Amino acid sequence: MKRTELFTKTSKTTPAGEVAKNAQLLIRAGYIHKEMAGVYAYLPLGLRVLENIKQIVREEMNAIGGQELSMTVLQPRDVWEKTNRFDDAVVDNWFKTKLKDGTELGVGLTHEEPVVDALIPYVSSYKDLPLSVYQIGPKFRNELRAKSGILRGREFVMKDMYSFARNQAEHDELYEKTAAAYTKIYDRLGIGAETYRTAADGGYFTERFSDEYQTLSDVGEDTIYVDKAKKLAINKEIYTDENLVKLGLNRQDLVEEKSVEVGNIFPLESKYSDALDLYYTDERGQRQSIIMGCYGIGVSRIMGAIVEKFADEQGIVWPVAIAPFKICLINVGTDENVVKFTINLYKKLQEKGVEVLWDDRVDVRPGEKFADADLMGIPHRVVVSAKTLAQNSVEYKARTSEETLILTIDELLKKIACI
RNA sequence: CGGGGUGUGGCGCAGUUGGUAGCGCGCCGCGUUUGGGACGCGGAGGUCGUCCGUUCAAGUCGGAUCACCCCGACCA
Repeated sequence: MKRTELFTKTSKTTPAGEVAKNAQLLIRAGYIHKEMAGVYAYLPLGLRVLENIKQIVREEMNAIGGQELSMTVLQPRDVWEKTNRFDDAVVDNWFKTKLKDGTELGVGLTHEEPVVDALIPYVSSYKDLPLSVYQIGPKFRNELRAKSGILRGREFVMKDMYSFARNQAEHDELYEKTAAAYTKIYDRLGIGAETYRTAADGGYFTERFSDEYQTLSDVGEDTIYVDKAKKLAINKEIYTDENLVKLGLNRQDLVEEKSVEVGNIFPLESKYSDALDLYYTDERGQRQSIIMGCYGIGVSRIMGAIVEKFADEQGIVWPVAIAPFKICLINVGTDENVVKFTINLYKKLQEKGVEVLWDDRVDVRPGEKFADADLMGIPHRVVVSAKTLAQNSVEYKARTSEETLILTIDELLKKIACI
């Protein structure tokens, strides 16, 4: 894409009223637009990042047999009455609305009940199970106080998967398979090294732990105790000797860290399936309960967490896998040969399928282009100038490095091929 | 929801004892510039969050209200 075709601009000033680094940088660089407290629109650059994250999540969910669907934002009251969760006294962060005739509706904050309800026509035999369905979409939660930019919004993007198993053993298998997929996802997103599977409270209806995926960050709202060697952690909320024994963790191996919850998985047992009358008939004709699991990943929150983790004084630093563009191509000056060379390189990169942003602005000095490339966090910078042209080369610099390299086009292509 | 703070051109801000709004960035035009956010000259752009009140006169004083931010509580 050409920079002159992108309607967003960058800003030198930090927006007043945003304290969170993720929101400050994402707004300055033109990724998001604040609509109101806790509600942000995704502009072209931001949407690209969001879609890249979604795609990685989608691929890994598909790889373990998840079937993608899309549930509705508007939800009928009756399915929620079956689990007594429509009541504000039970779930206090609902957004609710009404039909013209006065019928109360919920605005989706999670989807256990509707998903179970939707499966009723299709699941009745042991032959129909096991089964996992997931969706990636908006969630609405009426938080008393929005804060931390896109880390805690009232409207946010989440992937939620629900698994349905015939018995506990089968559930456990699905659960661990999903846990393994989560590890892959965080690795691919570039935060695997500092993201820990963290034991947490399983909820009031189960004796089991749930698992949170916590990525280390100073701005995190959670405190966890990490065993780096075992790559496991325990949330402060359940940090007791009894639980440490259950988890096989030793106090002296644990380090206290602040972290952001970027996903969680937890066992639901048969709470929702039973409540909504979703059962199956086994081989012997007996009616049986279905064991469920629920698996969330905060897609938009991850975007914010990654900004928080990797940003430096110059701006955002995206991991290559989710960057809106892999390369920022900059021509220095408007010398005819430089421009011609740049256009050819731009076309060649596009032909190779490389997502490239060419800063083709003619009235902007190089320093500003460099500063913008840094602020936007594009992982690779390629500069064409009279100087590089004299060597029939380009200058390459990684966002995370101070070192610049002079490369021929072939060398550049080789370098980005392994990106 | 409790406590604290802030609302003034697109963005960031200043505005004295009340006297009818200014700066920087950005934007438009012309010219000089072109390897780390250039410079000169000339422009455009604001019913000062909203409403009510006090006053000859309100960005400025009083009240209400809305919004935003911070701390706390809350966060399937």
